[in-house]
Amino acid sequence: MLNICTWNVNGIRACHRKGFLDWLKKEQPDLLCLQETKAHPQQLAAELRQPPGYHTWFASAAKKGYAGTALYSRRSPRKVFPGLGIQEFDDEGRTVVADYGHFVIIGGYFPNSQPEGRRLDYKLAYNAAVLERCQELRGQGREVLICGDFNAAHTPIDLFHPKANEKNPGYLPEERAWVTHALSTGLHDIFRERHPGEPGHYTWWSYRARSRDRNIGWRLDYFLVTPGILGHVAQVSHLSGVLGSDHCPVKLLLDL
DNA sequence: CGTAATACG
Repeated sequence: MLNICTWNVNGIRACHRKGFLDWLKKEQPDLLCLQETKAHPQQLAAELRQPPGYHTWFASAAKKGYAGTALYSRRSPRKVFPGLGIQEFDDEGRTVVADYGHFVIIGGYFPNSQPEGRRLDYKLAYNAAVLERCQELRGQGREVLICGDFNAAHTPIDLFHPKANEKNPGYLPEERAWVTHALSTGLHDIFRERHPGEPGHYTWWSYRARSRDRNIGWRLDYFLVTPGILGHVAQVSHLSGVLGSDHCPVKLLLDL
């Protein structure tokens, strides 16, 4: 069984202080895709930069304290690509791609579209680039997992206040439509497929107004998988993570 | 409200 987790840690150093390594030791994911590490590897304590039993790779933003993704892996991938090979996205450390032979995993920190849709074009270009890489790989006969913080809730049941957020970043029609488009290429939103029609399953809660206590949240973190992976999905779940973080980890168990 | 450097989510 393969345990694959994705988690927006909102600052890996802050997450470290809240018990990241205890979580890692308890959960023992085989593969862990992290988003919003907000640090360069040189800024991390050795125990965090490379915990016992793990290989680690970092894709960092040029801007200090901003964005950043990482892959923590107990297994040795065939190859790791710290980026998409597209400068405007790799400069923000948004992607880690790793080839594990029977599948390729793409861990992405999809851009926030910003108020007034200021960065919507950038976001849609990133989304398209991820999907294009996925299609390339599928064209080569590969199975693909796309995971990470999509910064988008797909449908009304994926956030507590759909009506009030129709003009807000993360729930714009264009952002929602892209998820629909991704699914139309044959990718499967495996968490939703296992909880059809069920509201209240969120992965992010605002720090404001004790939103998490009241479960006023959004489902922003996903696993999309190609059809050949579907039959191997044993379980998909939202974990609790560490106390005091705004995103929870999403866990996928694959019988591979 | 929180992270990590004064912007971003």
